[in-house]
Amino acid sequence: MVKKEETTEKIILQAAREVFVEKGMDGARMQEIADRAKINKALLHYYFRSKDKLFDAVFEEIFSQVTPRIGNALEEDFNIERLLRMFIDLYADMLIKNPFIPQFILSEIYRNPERIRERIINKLGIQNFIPIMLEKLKEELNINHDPRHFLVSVISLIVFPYAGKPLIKMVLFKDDERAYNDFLIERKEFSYNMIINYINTQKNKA
Amino acid sequence: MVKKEETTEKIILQAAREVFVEKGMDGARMQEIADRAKINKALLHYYFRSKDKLFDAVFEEIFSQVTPRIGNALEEDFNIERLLRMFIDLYADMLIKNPFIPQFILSEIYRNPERIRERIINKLGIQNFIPIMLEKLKEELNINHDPRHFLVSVISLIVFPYAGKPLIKMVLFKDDERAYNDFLIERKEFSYNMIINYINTQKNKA
DNA sequence: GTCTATATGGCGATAGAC
DNA sequence: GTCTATCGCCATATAGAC
Repeated sequence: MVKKEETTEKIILQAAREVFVEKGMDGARMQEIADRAKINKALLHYYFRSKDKLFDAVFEEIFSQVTPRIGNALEEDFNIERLLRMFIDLYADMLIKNPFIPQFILSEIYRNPERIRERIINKLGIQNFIPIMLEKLKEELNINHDPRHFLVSVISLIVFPYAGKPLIKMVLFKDDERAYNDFLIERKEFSYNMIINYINTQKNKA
Repeated sequence: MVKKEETTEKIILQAAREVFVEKGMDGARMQEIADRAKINKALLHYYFRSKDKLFDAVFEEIFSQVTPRIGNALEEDFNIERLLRMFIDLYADMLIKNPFIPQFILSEIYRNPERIRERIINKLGIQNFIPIMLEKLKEELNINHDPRHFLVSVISLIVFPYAGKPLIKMVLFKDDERAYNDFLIERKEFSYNMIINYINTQKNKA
């Protein structure tokens, strides 16, 4: 394991990440980022020129974490159970380590879609693999409805418990952080089973 | 149909609602609210004293829309299909009319749980009906896992497509607002079927 | 590269006339 | 109740010494 270099730039990015995640673009303060990085406010501008550009760098870094390539799996033989297993493992594990990501990304896109549109489109290289995936889903699942319903359902089941964490934790878990985290870990298998369940009943209809 | 009174207070609340929903507490500007209400900034303070209190009033109003009583249904005979139908109808219809609500509420709770905790606890009167509901769910569904997994799944399937609207619309619908709205309307039945599907397979296991 | 000091503008809030 | 004018603060950003 290589120890990361502790350059000033890295330290700033880390501090900025924490503050932006917690407060959002509008609520974050350059002073607080500087304090947390234990440097002076002016230095932030020396490295990143503006709050906007600093935020962009942070968003870029965080958004990268949600766009690993599952695209490749599509090129091999398309086995939906295997793909689903991979998909859930990949994202559930990432979310357990970074539970704040959904709310952060969804909020910031909601507040400022313009800023973010370009970099999302680029990152995802969408035009290629999504239509292929949807087509294959439709074949494999033996459904005659829009396969995006299935895809959105899978994502909902995985992601929403993180996006809605503060509210769900409050209402259903009496604000017990520990209990809710255990619940989220359990959920990995629950989601998988629920979806497999759906897939099987669809196949049996044939 | 009774025409609502157009009192100044109502006009302010409406303008504030629009701006807070669009920009969030931190991003909203009193000046913009005043402009949209076509009044002067000072008048906002005359009616609501501070931005904080104005926000609270708006949040209260919006949060009320998600807390209609389904509790009563529990007191009659507990039929899970009927209850689910009611639940989905109630919330799906409300969301089709107010698609911004999930993202607004989740963001603001995420950014400032303290402000909101009390009024949520009060509104929901949680201590009573949720444990009862969970207990009955467990019996009815013939499951041995935590029934909150089921409940969270239902909510996820209904709510996430709204919470994640800007991103999903961008990635899966090429930003076609109309197409996505149609998708959301279709989804009402899709969610219902997916859940009923799950319930039936659980019952058949018995 | 890193700091102190300061410019510049915008924001929430209030005073006070009408 | 509604307005104009203004206060006081705090945020981003820059100038310039070291």
